[in-house]
Amino acid sequence: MTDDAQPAAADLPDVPASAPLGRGRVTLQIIAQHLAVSTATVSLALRGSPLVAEATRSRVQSIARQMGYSYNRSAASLRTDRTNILAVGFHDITNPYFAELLAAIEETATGHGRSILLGTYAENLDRQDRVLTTLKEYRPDGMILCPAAGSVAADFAHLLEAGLPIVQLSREIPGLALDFVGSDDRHGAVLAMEHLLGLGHRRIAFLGESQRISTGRNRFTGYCETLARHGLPLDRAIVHSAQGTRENGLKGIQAVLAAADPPSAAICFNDLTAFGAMLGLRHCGLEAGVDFSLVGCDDVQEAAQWYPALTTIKNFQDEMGRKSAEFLLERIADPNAQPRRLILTPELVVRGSTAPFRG
Amino acid sequence: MTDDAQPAAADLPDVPASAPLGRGRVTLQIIAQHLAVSTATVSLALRGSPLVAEATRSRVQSIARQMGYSYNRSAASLRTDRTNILAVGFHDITNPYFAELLAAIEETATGHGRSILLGTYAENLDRQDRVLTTLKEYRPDGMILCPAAGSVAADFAHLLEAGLPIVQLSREIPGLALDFVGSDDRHGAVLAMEHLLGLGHRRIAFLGESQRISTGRNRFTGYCETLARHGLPLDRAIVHSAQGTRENGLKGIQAVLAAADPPSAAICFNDLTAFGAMLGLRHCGLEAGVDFSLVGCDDVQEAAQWYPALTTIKNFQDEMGRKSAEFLLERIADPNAQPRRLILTPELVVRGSTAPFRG
DNA sequence: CTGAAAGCGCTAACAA
DNA sequence: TTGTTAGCGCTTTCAG
Repeated sequence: MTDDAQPAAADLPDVPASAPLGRGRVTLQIIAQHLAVSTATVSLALRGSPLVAEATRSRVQSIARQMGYSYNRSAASLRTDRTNILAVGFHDITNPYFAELLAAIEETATGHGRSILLGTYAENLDRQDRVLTTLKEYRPDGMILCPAAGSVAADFAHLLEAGLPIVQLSREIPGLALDFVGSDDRHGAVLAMEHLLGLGHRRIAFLGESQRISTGRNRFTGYCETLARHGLPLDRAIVHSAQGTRENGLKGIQAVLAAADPPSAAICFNDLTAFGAMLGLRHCGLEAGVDFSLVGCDDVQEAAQWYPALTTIKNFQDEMGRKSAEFLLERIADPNAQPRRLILTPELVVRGSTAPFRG
Repeated sequence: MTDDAQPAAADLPDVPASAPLGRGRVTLQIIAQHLAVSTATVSLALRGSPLVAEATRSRVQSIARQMGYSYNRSAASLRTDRTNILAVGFHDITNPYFAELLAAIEETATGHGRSILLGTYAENLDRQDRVLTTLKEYRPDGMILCPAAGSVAADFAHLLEAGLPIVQLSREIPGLALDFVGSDDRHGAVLAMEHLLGLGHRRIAFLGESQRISTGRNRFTGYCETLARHGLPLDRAIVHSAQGTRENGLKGIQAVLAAADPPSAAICFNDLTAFGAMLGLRHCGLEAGVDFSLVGCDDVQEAAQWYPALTTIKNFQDEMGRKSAEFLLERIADPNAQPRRLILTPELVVRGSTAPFRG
């Protein structure tokens, strides 16, 4: 709503006739001039400081609105050394597990006046390095990280040295004294195994094994321990090593089914792997929950809707995401506090994809 | 690697004895002093400008690395008025359709040296307004937007007035002369309908109808037009109006099945709705692809893996996401170019959830 | 090829 | 209660 119409700039170039200064946007400076007060007053007024008189505050605020003022966070950040940005580094947001975590983080961040700067790196270490370096250059107040497979502590040294508050989410790098929010993955695998053993299964495959991420190591450990406790052998022929994707679930089940002594059940690294495995079973003329038992891990939204619905280990992505953001906010507030670890206890959700063993 | 050890600050407060200036981070200034050159030279050198001698360039770069220098993008942005940030506003990234779009955008952005600032608003107009205002304050170079249901052109006026380059993705607000990347949704619905009609179905429901988003209007139009072209009546009793979620698919199918003259098939606003509907069918003792035919829309990753696999309309999220980012980059490069529209042609993917009508 | 100097828009002392 | 001033870290003329 500018009162004066824009005069057609005749023959002049697009530099305004009046003052060639500035970028044409309305700044604190402009508002201050307009009101014949100082920029300091405008700054304080806009932020609702009690230091300025109520009258000036409302006068400033209404003028600012009229003039279409927009706060410049780059400028403020330069001055205050805070950006209100939370950086998030994930490997793949197409994976519903990470999408659910991200949604919870975003929700929590927004609720606390923070915004999310996102970077992904597809389990690629070089790319992770580039992405994290770039994210850091935006000077986020903190960072939530789910490290790519094979990461080592040294990969994050430059972030720590810069004093950037970081919380690790879901996956953990050994030897990094950082806040961590995750699940008791070993326990989750034990729950899955005990469920299958209780149903009478003795040949149980593991699909999506990987030693390059903590969740992989812990889940596999739970698997091995439970086998041992029940006096069952660990048979590498029915362990399929791969990243936890839909495609690998399909390949994995076919691989273990081809073993000399095939399994009657499988636990999967995650739900995606289990979904792929279900498909693979059908290719082999088998049906989960009838001829074969399948347990997933995470309980992503679609797990409950599959047919058969997937028996899985619930990992509370919503709470994990929320908590990781809260941890980060607290870490930012108190950089010197002791690092904290929150390990949520997973729960078994029994649905249709598992059934009693039948010779 | 600082040579001099930090002397214990005896009785002094935590202000360093030497110089109370700066924030302790290494800046261009610091590097310049260290090398006895000007900050201008350092700046140029770090960016590999041909203006500086090869020798100084490498000297500066290696020192910068040694000192652990990190480029401060807030500072650069303030100066250059560019952030290399692309803002993305979506309503829900837990929906795989949007997650897939976002992944493609992020990939493209990163490939062009840009980062993604993410905001979500859950189809909530107030929240959309707050989120977009905040995103704008970070001065992104541009914005990719999928407007919340019920948005009107006025909601985005402040962004346009600020001259912020915007491309609309997937959904479109009438009366906004902005770049747009989307699908020919009307045509998609026609494909779905012709498929079902070709299978002999005559009573075909529509699940997830909504007039508050362009995709909803267009898909429903395709549905209505095809009915009309075949001389079939539009029966509101088998049209279920709701947002396209898993839950609403379940409710929707139950609602239309309860009609006096129930349908033998349904087309769904999106795949999520179809997934819910499949579940709902089972609750009613029906099976998609046998007793009932179901067509989804989008072809998200899980669609191919469901049982039965979902017949759906492929919408090429990957290309849409990529193209929207490319459009934005080009729009940023040339703000005055004519707005462009890219409407991808969807394709029918026939899978197991549809079957010939049987009285 | 390099340096000096100004300034982007904001906030935080400190004075008045 | 408000104004003055300096400066965050960078880039960009303009001189040399």
